Amino acid sequence: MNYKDTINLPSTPFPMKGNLPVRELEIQSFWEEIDVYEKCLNQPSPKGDFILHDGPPYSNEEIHLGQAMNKILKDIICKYRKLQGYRVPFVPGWDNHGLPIEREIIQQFQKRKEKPTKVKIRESCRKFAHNFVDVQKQQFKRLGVIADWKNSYLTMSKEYEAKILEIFLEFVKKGYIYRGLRPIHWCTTCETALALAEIEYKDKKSYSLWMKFPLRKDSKGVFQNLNKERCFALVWTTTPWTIPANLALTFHPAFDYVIVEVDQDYYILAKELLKTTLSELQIENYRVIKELKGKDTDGLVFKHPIFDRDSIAILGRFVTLELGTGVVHTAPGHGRDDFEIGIKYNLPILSPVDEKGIFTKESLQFSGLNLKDGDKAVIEALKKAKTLLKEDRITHSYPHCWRCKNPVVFRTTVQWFMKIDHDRHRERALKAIENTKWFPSESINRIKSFVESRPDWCLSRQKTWGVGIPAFYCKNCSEPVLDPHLIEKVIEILKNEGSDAWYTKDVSEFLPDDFKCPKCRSKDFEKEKDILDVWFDSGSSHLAVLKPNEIPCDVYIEGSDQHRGWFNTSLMVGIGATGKPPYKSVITHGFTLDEKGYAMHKSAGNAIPPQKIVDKYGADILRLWVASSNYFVDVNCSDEILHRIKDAYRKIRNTFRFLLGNLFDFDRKKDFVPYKERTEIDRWIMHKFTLCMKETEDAYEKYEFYKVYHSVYNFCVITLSSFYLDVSKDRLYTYGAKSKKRRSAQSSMYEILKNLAIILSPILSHTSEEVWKLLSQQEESVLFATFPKVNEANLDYGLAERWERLLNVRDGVLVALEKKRNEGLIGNSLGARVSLFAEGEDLKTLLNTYKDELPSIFIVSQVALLEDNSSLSADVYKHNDELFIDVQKAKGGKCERCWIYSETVGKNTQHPTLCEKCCKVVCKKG
RNA sequence: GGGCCUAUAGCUCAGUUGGUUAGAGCGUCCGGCUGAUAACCGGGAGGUCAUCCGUUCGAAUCGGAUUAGGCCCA
Repeated sequence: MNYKDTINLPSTPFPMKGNLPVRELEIQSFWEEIDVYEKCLNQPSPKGDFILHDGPPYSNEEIHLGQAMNKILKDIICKYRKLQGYRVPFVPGWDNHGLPIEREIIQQFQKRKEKPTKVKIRESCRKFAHNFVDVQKQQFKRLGVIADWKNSYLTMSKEYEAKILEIFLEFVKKGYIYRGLRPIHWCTTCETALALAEIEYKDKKSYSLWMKFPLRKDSKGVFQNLNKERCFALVWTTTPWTIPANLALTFHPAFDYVIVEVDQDYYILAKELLKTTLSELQIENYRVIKELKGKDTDGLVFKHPIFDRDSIAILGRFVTLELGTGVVHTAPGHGRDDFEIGIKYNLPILSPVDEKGIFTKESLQFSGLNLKDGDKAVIEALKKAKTLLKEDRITHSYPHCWRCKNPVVFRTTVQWFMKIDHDRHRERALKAIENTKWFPSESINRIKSFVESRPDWCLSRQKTWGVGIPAFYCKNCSEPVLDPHLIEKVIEILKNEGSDAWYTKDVSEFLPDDFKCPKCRSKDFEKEKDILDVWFDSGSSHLAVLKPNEIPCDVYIEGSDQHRGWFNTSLMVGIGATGKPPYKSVITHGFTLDEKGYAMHKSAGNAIPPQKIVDKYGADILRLWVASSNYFVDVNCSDEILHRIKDAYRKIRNTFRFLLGNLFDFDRKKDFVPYKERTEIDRWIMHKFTLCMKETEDAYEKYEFYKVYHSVYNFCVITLSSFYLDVSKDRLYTYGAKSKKRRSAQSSMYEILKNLAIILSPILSHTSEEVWKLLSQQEESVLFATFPKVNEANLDYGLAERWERLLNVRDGVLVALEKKRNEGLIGNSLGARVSLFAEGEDLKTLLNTYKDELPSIFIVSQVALLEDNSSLSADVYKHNDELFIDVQKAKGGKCERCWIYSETVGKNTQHPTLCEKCCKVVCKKG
């Protein structure tokens, strides 16, 4: 008789190899078929709604690993909340307008030597954006992200664009919007403003001028009693054309300065730059008269080196000791630092250069010159005024226009602003920040410090791909008109035709027939050319996408760069437009780094495209990687890490497979053994699993998915695979198929498998679904299941404590067995007989209590408990100073069926190769 | 240069209010099994807790500095 046929070996169609790249597609089309997203929404939701508002990625390239991680995290959160009984609408979106796409499109036109109109550019941008929305959508879907893909939002859609303007209108009505000055990079060749991203740094040959600014006033006696006529500040610059706009000289308050005497002239400059400066000026004979701190220069007034005008001494921390004299020529109209400090000191913002780079009337004698001629004229004027000490040339890194490659200049321009301190706006925003839950909690520092000190929001951009600012200018007197009634009309038109209408329609179509300039009564107008900052687009998303009752929503989750970005702009827009914050809690995740801890960049060549991971290993591997990482800080990804994750996945998958295999003949309706009737070990495993469930729920609640991963993974590896399942094999395989002890094990295994599948479904969605199908559950998808409730009745701490001690004994037995295995005494542990002698009474009692279970717990054939130590062998293994473990060969013959050695083998004449236990099983069957 | 953050075995993570010899799993090495089999089980080796200084009877843990890395500014 072939006894192998009489044992209950595991059997399952769930394959060991996942073949995820193929299988996942099948599961995803199943989800699509049943419209799993829609069905989820229609299920009972006892806990109400949970709203995660999706931060829109930019639609200009394939998704990168960080975006994949971001979307997977969102998906995990949504799926978890769904399992908990929430209704979870999740509307993904895309950010479409903006510079990168516009720049890409303009480059394409340039290559074809075409000069497109604005309308044409916008058309191409729109097409480009649409294309990448489609590409990214497919890529996100391939990750297994379940969302409202059919109704995703686009910031370039008509509805969204109209909403942006409605919010802008609200700001206008409430008095947030004003016209103000702002220094920007400007290309005089292209006659356009340049964003930071449009600037390329390269070497440029510039002038290098040393000048002296004569002293005019010295109220605090810095120069003491020196001859005032011969006192000067020593100043260096590389941009002569900015001299006409000079209004101040900046000293660093903390630096040391000196006054030196040279040929009876007295110069003030930074101490540290004294030697290099004087050697540059070829001055050998000098004498240091005095040392002072930069802050002591306050109150000095110098004379402009050309004009009869003051140039006052001010203090600024942007002064460096790298080049120059430590006394910085300051023209508030021609530099970012200069501007900021100019505002601080209430200086006029003088910017006497027009868009073509021609000096204006404000530059007095230089009026009408271009910058190149202006440079020369300024130098001549300096020479004439005898304030030029040296003229030279240097080559240095200088910003150039990305398009025409010419050097750019700094100009001060008039822009549209949102006033941050209007109507206690900043204060209210800060209060909202305090009331928001931040994960991790330290992340509040970043947004708080930013909002506390942020300047007014410059809302206008001199660009094309975006939402036009609905303002008008009087052609006669240049008066800007920002009228709520006019804006309303613009919105009306744009709602139907989209924001392109602003560009295609004539200005008259937006204005009432009799509209006159409020200032000069002229009837001639032109449209504003500037667009809104695209951060205003995305900052409006919660108002454009969510229903009013969904605001503030439950959670935002984005990368840590968004403190300054989307978290900030959304808050500014939300508080400004509605007074309500956009979110109740905000989670931030780190960036993806390579194996060395460096940031992943396409250009650095160390980026791992998520598509590659998905194609090679499957989305569940990528998802498991996301779940395994502590994403509150930066996360590493590399081939090795992915390999480890793949190994971990295999282990989990095989655990699932083994559980499924052993449930092949288990009908939960007929065969289920209630908890209280199960054997001890089957109750013990429920205790352990219940603890695991508690841990995972707690971790999910705190969005600490890596703790879910570790908890489940360790449960599978340590508790299940290497102990419980290993030990249970004999019972599962060799006991009567319908025996209560076997059904008892199966009942625990069934509960564990089912709930593990649910617990892991937010992470290993595809694999869980695959398991779910084989478990033939009522719900057609695991995503419709309910997160398992922790059943306190399944916790038995007394039992757990006893088994903890038994496991400890087991550890000792395993070491003792290994020693004997290495000596060649045994191979398989079933070949062993273990004799135990415990010194402590407690341990002795415990072992006696579990006498019958010990062989199966150790997976050996026999266990003897000794009353004294007289029969112990010389090389007995001592464990924990209280237990002697002796290993001998098992007695009796090996049962052909269960492989356990027993002295009962051979006693039965019908089945001479079987042990007593197996005889019973086989006879009952036969 | 400024703000915020990170640093524990090759990898992912533990390490409670400072308290013995810093833990787990994976990987690696060695071995077993061949009834989870491109699986499964066991055992061993692996760490100056980034570095330095300090507080303390005692520091991975508290404080300071430095280094490396990240994000955001300048």
